[in-house]
Amino acid sequence: MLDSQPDAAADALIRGAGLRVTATRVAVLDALRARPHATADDVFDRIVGSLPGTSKQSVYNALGDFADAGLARRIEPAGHAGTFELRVGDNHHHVVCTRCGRIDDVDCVVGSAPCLHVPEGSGYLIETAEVTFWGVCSDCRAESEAEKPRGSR
Amino acid sequence: MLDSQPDAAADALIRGAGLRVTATRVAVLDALRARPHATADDVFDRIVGSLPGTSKQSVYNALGDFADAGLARRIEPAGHAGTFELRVGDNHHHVVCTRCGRIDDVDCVVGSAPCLHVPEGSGYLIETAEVTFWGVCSDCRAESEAEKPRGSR
DNA sequence: TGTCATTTTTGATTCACTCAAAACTAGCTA
DNA sequence: TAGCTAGTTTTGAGTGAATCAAAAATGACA
Repeated sequence: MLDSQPDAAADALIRGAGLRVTATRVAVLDALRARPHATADDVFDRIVGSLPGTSKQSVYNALGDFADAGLARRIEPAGHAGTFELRVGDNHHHVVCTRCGRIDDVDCVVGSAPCLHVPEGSGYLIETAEVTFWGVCSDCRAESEAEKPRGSR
Repeated sequence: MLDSQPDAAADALIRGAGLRVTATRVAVLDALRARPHATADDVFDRIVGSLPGTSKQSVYNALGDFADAGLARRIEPAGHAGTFELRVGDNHHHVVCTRCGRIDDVDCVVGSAPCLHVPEGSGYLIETAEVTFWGVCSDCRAESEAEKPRGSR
């Protein structure tokens, strides 16, 4: 945990993406590893402690650069801030909790490309398909159970 | 087309949803019929002409009320402003043009609930599934063809 | 070690939207 | 048909998320 051990893995990842290795970027990458679905704010909050003086703008920059470089993916569930994840390159989708906003991954159920073929004649040349599930996570379910413990409904 | 003909259909729809019938709401409903995927701004722009003095806030109110009443649905493709449509109650999805932002409906391909079952053990109680396709619409394709007419690949 | 393009910082600005109080009005009731 | 009142609209301020741009700092190469 000494800062003389500069996290070779992060280093290689960033450099491999064609980006310069900077303290901000390494920290942002770490934050994304610690929290696989994080907003710019989440990342910033996690970083300021260890890297005082970092600006939110830098976090936006780093996240944007990662996304451009294909190192991270940006998703944006309706009503939520843009959220970043490091898991890229595979076809997976997301579940969003309608109560607490928590996001989790959902592996693609039906092979690599599920029922996601657009009917012919749409005129569109489809590039990607995105599936978002909305529901209530187990924590929030447990919580609402606890609130009405009467055998009610 | 006389304004003494107050659009009985819109009237009934709004009233039927338990909302008071007002000029703003009728106009907003009309705008949504004319443009099946419209943002608050789109609606406002279309309305101000015939209903000067209308505020954008009123449009937000009307659209929000429609959505709450189940008269309209709000969708929000990543990077786009909230968009409203009157087509509700059926399971359909959307294609968004990555060039011009145009949105079109996509009928649900595989019956009423496609491959949209989340793997067991996710812990989530799923309420809805949302599919968004991203691609290039025919207009934008035609346009980019026109730009590089050389048989250039 | 110096150089220079890439990054970060700082600060202003935008956009989509929400909040809240005051003014207005649809539609029920007497 | 006038009056009442809850539901709407208006006005204006305020928010969060994100972008833009210019100046200062720094990584990585020669």
